Amino acid sequence: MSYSPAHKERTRRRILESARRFLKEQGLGGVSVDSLMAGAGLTRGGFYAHFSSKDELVAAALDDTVLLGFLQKHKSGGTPEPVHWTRAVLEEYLGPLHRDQPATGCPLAIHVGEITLAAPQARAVYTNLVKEVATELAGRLPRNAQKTSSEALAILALIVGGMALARGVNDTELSDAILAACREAISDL
Amino acid sequence: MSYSPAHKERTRRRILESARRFLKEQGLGGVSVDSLMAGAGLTRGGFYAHFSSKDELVAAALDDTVLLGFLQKHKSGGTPEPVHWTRAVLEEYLGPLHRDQPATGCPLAIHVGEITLAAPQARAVYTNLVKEVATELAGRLPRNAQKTSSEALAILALIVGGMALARGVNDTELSDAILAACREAISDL
DNA sequence: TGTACATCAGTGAACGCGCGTTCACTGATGTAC
DNA sequence: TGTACATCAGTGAACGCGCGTTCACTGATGTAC
Repeated sequence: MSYSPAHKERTRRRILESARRFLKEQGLGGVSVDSLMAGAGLTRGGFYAHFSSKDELVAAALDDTVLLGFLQKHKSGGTPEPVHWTRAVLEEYLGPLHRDQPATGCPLAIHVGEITLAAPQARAVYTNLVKEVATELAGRLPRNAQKTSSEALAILALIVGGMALARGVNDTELSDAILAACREAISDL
Repeated sequence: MSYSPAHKERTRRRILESARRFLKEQGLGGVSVDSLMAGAGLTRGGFYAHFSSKDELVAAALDDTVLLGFLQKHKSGGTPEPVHWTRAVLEEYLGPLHRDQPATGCPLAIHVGEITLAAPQARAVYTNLVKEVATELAGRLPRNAQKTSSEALAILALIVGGMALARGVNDTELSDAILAACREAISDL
């Protein structure tokens, strides 16, 4: 034997963490294997002991949702969370803190737009994330028959679009106004 | 004299048209000077007689909004358009036809996300588009003091986010559901 | 417990390729006579 | 009206560079004895 399987697994995770960070900071097309391996404290050649291609890594790195984690964070508490708590999560999501920390932010918002042109594997992962988040969100809205799942999708579009717009715009005042407008729209649920 | 100034202007426009198309189809980072010049019926070297760099071209090509054109299309008619007409425009914007024709679609939706990482010139153009569209939209909503401009921003976030999500997702049914959900949210204004 | 060995995660030079940009050129054009 | 000329939009080969991937290697590791 050379190294333990656990050692390899740990390295793989380090590469993935580095990739998630860099991909969010510099976009799906803007990160080189070189830089992301350096970010994990390794050199380029070693990459292919863990992933068969960059496309595979990108798909693997995408599989991580901040929003989903957020929503489920307190789920194990036992009692179902009240609707206003869900609202609070959404408003935190639409906050300037999240906007200014893309490296640890929600990939749904960061990679929207880019994902359309990404490799099929990456799109498939992204699509699943959308479904999971929409389902989780729908389960936390006030129940009005099947309207709930449609509302969840609209809310997702609003928060993802609002965050992406707020990040894209080159004007802090406008960016703040966009986030505030979306928070207000959410509170009128 | 060599060619007439009008000839040069026409060529410049041809390059811009080709660029807009390719940029929308393949993203801000996915288009080569080579391919976009070929799309305009020219070869790479000629590019620099019209633009000083690719960044400059991208910024120039971004300056074009389908939504703004839509909203203003009937403005010269004289009578102010009723609110329900604006709603109809927004619902057409959120339609599958628009989704499936990105090459001629609204750059606000297509380039959201990508624009965060683009060159400063491009971000500035994009920011101005957002401001223009938001203002135009606010002027067409029912007037409730200053809430109107906030509402316009939220609507913009919703339709841009909805279109981007609908395009990003790898599942036609889900994509249709997202668009329908956003249209419904709009009709509840 | 100590040593010799086989494994394979990780190294770093090298590859072929496409990119943005440069540059010496060419040839269609409008002007001067 | 016809011809010689100067201009410069457009050509296409060439450049330097960074990329994803390959590959011969090395050296830290766990195992067998």
